[in-house]
Amino acid sequence: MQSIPNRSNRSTGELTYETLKRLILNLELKPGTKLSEKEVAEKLQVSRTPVREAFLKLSQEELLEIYPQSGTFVSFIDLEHVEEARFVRENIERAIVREACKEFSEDYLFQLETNIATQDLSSNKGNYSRMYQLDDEFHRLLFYGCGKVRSWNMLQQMNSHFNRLRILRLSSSLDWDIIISQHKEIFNLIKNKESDKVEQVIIKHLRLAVFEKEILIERYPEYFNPQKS
Amino acid sequence: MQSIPNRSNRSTGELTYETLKRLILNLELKPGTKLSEKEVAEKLQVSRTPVREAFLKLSQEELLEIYPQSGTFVSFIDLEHVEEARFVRENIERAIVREACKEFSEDYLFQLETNIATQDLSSNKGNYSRMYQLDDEFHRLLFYGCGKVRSWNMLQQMNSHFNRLRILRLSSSLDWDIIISQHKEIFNLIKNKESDKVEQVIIKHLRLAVFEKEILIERYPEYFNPQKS
DNA sequence: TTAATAATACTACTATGGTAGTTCGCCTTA
DNA sequence: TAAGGCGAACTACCATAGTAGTATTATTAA
Repeated sequence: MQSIPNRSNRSTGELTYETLKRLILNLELKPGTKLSEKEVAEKLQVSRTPVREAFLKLSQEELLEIYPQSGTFVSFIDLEHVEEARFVRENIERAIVREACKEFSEDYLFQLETNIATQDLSSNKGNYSRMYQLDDEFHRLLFYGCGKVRSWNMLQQMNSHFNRLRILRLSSSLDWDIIISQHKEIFNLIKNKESDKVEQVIIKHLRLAVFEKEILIERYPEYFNPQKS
Repeated sequence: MQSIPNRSNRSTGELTYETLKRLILNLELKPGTKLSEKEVAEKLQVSRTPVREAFLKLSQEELLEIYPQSGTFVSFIDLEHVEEARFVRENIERAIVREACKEFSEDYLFQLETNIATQDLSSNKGNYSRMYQLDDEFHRLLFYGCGKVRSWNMLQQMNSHFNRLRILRLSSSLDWDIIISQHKEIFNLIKNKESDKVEQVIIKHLRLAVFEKEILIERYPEYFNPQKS
């Protein structure tokens, strides 16, 4: 963990929050790891107050579990949590793409097109980390184009466990081509305002992500919540 | 504002959060009101740290707006915010009732029935504040019965602005009978597993709430965000 | 050797002092 | 009279000391 020099306009509290969140989502801080305010504060060269703020925020997102007067731990990936997030996301995003068929500005349509083009390039280069970002970006643009900024942010909070699963998939060789072709399909259907079809495609698209779930559990059992299968 | 004696198992921070949230949602702290850590801490007889924690949490829910080094204010009711919350809620809850038609335990079905019976009683007595609670409870049971606890909690966060609108409606004389009869309809449709019908009814039900919006804006303009209509 | 108990180290939680940034009002000056 | 600059008061933000609760280890007795 590196110390974080505060040269930006952000507050120290926000910076420590972002730093920790990044470490957890990237699985650099593994599920089950014990953290303490004091220790983190020393490593990051800040006081305990902003660390505590970050801890609280992360525990609200269920990325940390705080046991008062006892300890704070990085939460395990909870598959029920993941499934519920997928459920919510599917039902919001199918409505989003329907809205997009009704009204979607030229500007955002252009941004989508640019995004897809960049995906093609990154995929060819095998830059998977970049693909991860671009995939996120694609879906974010769908929400923003419909003026649903808050909905996207809310989903991001629910998706924190799911995103750790996605990172695990990165290490496997994954067929990005299918994903990209679906993105192209979604783009074209929105452009042609075919609501019913695009709804079907987005559902298929979102369900793709949880396919390889079982493989990942077998390969990395220590990351998962030891309860049901 | 009353001081809060901490006899419960909750932490002081959580208590001040709950206290402030209640005051804001009940509109006892009116939109635009300036709050300061120091002042609130003195009134509630706690230190500034838990107050600060509460402020941060409330600002994440957009019930407070914090301007660093300047001041903290109770946010105005934002109608775009309300509309987006309704959008999300409609699309989640229609899926919830569909799930409920597939599987819903006898226990929760009984709780729903009890809830409705209590609604009848409270309505006859004209106890509107209780009706507000029972209405919330009814919908919460739908989510819990489907094992979607997190989804409900997430919606509660988004609904904070919408809930203030609902409180305003309470002061008007409102036709609870329609609401209760719809609740009964939803209950019966779930019992008989009629997915398509129940989906239609829940959508109608949720749209009811924003009907009288314009009337409320005219009557209480000082509570609303002064932008578009 | 084992079980119960006391001591100790460690934790998050709360309180409070200090700091840097913002706002607003008063005074000066044109 | 009006506008600009200075200063005091106030703010949220950060650092740190103290507190109460938990877990672990050491000690003692059976």
